[in-house]
Amino acid sequence: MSKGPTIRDVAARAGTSTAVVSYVLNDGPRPVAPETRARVRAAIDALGYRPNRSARALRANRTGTLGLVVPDLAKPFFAELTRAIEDAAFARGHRLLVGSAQFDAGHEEQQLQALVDAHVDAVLLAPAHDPAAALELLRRAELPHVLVHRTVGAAPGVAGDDLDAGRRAAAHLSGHGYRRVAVLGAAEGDDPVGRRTRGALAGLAGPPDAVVECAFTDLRGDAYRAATRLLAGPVEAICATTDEHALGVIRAAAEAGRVLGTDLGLISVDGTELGAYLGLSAVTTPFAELGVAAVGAVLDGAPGRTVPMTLVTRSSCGCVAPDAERKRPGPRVPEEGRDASRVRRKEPRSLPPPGS
Amino acid sequence: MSKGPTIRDVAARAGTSTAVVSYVLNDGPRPVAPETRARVRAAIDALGYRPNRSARALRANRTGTLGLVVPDLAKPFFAELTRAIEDAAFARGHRLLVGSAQFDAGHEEQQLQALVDAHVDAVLLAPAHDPAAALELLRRAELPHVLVHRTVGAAPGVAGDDLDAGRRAAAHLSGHGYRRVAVLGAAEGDDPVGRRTRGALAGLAGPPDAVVECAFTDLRGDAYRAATRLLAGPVEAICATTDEHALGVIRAAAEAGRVLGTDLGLISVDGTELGAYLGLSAVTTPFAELGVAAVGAVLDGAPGRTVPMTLVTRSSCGCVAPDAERKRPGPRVPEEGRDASRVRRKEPRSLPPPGS
DNA sequence: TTGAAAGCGATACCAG
DNA sequence: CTGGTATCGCTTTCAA
Repeated sequence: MSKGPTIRDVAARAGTSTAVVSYVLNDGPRPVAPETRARVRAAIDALGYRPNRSARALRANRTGTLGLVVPDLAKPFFAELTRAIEDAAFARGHRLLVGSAQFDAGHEEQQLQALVDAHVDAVLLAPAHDPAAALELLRRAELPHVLVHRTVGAAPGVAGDDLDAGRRAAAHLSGHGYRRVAVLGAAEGDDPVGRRTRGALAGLAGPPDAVVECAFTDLRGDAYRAATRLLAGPVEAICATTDEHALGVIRAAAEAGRVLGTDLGLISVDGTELGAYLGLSAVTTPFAELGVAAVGAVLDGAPGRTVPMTLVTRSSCGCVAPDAERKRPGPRVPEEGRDASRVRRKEPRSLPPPGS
Repeated sequence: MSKGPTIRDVAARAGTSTAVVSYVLNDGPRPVAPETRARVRAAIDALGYRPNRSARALRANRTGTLGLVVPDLAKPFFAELTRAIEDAAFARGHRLLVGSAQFDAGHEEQQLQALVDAHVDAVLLAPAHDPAAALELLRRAELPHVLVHRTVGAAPGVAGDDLDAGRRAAAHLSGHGYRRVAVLGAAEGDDPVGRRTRGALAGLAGPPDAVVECAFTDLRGDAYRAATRLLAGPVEAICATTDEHALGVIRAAAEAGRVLGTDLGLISVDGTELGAYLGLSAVTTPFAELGVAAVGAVLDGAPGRTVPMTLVTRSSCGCVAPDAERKRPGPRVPEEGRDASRVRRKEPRSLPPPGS
């Protein structure tokens, strides 16, 4: 019905040409006399004019839209990541097309192709698997892109410092005095879990009690089963390499009647808000910073980079009494160096004897 | 920048006109001879032609894009909802622009305006507050739209049957024999929580032990504090009106050393995958169905409707032994406790018939 | 500084 | 059935 005013209407009302209106709108490429500019501005909001993005996209070859593909939007980590990226994009005046790949390589490729077809200005990809094919697709489309949460080779990427994060998580556990520590992750693999796992192995004060491999698509379930097995043994603490793994451990511990931070030390890497809520200590992803960096990488051509992650201690590792945590939201516990001296589990509660 | 082939290139190679190519592409509006059609098809994939969506959008006034605004993308419920909607949209050949409003009315409006400007074909809105202003905005933009997860007045909406869900959740608790039951929600309010709360009050066999109001923006925290208080008293079971509330209860129960399903009955409404993993019994949202219905509502003009929710029992209400749950994913049946510690609830009765 | 006008690529009318 | 061609709204060159 009311088709909405076009740039011609604005030009007419301002007594000028569409070209000038365009110059005002885009602040270029030609200068406009202040007075003319004012008239145009007045006409614009007198008419309530909104530029037609489709027309602009066709002509200027820019859509003002970014595309993001994540392995699974419903997983807490990727949900938080997506929100951070959407926020960063919105702050830069861009919209975000989101695709969830359901951990399926074929679906991921379809989503990417859809983004290419949609003429997004750039693509952010959190790959579920080896992104080689995806990168090739993006490269052929000559689309600016950046990998998030997973980097590979020389492709631009923004991710946490996973190796360091794993190291610090494990070191923190060692700092508590836990000696029989198991690591849940994957020793191989050039992905976050692999890196964190290797970091954890390096960060432990002694040899690990066990290293358990968990597949990529059912982290929780694998971790749950692994933890259930481990809890039947002498394990004192578990270093999970993602909050998903940690969720599995939390469940297993609950079923085994072990209280986290008291009967079992647990720490992880990711730092989702959900884990936080469950009292999970974790080396935490700075989602907002990561989002800003990723958007900046594609929009400004800023180089990819690894963002530092920070240790946040809560009750699961034993740093804070489970019921005291919420009452003392004060200064966070210091870095690993001082952990052992600061909070040592009071009376290192006796762990269940093996086989009981 | 290799510009990529256009419809003219296809027409040239097929020895026909751009009009005919367009007819083939869109399967209309004019018929095309089978043989010509074949030549066009051949040219299309010989050239690897992809239609320019921006041009199509300008000309046809359709972008093939839907817009969604949710209160907070990082919350598990909305993350799952968003994934379901994205899935439904993708299956219908549409892309999805997502906006997270951060529970802020102003931000929500900005997001909606951005979607209007982006010329999305329709908007799906999960409002955080009274959507009157938002609906007015959408109406003035003459944009097809549908409310999801919250309905109001005559505006088209797709949502779960919240009143019934609350009623069934509470009735299930009563069916277990719990008599001192508290409800966490809000007795007032024309939103899911309000409806579920009123439904719960109606579904209880007797008067509630307590009804606790929880604010909309910090459900978990409010529920946690409320549950902590309640657990100091004689409460036997808690009916949470969302999984967020339930998370607060889960935490409070853990800190109080109460085992869910044994020392405290808990049920909620929402049915997120996360709650499921924590053993939370819940009247569950059929996300996929809801997504399909919502997308259908705006794309086909299908009427809004309420989708039925289904009770899924797990360990938190006492239906399944906490450690048995994972081992038998079959039909859920209440069991007699195998050890005395589970017998805190009165008379383990049978489940209410499904859908009662 | 300003403005007339040439497209961007696809759609669909109207003749043929 | 097929094919010129006007048009969608905006950007930007080129001339004034």
